[in-house]
Amino acid sequence: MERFTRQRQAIREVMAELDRPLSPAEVLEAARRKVPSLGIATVYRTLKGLVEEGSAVAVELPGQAPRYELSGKRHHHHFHCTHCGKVFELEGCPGDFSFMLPQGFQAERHEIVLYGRCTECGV
Amino acid sequence: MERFTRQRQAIREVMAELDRPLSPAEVLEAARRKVPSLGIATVYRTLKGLVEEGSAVAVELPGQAPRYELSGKRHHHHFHCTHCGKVFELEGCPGDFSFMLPQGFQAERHEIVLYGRCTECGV
DNA sequence: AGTATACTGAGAAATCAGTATCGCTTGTCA
DNA sequence: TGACAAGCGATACTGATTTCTCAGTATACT
Repeated sequence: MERFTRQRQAIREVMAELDRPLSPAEVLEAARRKVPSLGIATVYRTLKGLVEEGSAVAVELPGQAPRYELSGKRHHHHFHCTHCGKVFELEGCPGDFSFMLPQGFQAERHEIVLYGRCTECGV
Repeated sequence: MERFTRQRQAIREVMAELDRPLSPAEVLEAARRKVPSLGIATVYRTLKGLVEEGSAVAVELPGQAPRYELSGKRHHHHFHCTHCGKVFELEGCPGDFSFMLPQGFQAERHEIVLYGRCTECGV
């Protein structure tokens, strides 16, 4: 991640503009509108580099390959639209799950995923 | 899933006895104590059959291959021990996440995963 | 007990996300 | 501007998981 290339710029822009966790394939599709020749290998390379330098984080959802979002956001969770497949960020968090823990278990972190219809796919 | 075989019995027993979501590899290891010749293909075939007939359900956690647990339990969530890697069932649920939904989004279901140390791995 | 056939185990093959390779391109810096 | 190396795109490869294949085995039914 030393040089400033059209490809990397396009990928960063796409992630900032769409502002939701994107799969490598989604990044490829969106960034190709800016750099049509873009290859999937460059997307993977760049995402990996962004994560290594701390600019992006991987978002893992059950049964799904990792998606990526820009880092620096505060604690949040995700919504997975069961119709269009897009993942969105959610604000807020119930916060305390310790009442669910059996004796002797210690929780360090948690993940919440809501599933349903996003605005565009609403019935 | 028509015949009653030692292999299938062993797999069902293991799932009932351990009573937590098990990966195919975990099922294989545990069931081989009952039927040492058991092969991984039979584990996959049997798990698939159990899911199809409704006796088991797949449990998907972020970044993990599916695990399987017997069905018929009431609404619950899971705890993933970051030390030993085992997954446990948790009772209870905060229930209402609608306050997290943006305008126009509709939630149908949710998943919660807690990460930390289980009793055996506690510090 | 005899028989049809569902089931099994081992290994090959399929799947698929992600990575490595390599010749060509392009950003950076003197 | 020239040169060097980082970066690119295409594609072959990898590794992990799951499914398929097939010859031999075991179950269920008569």
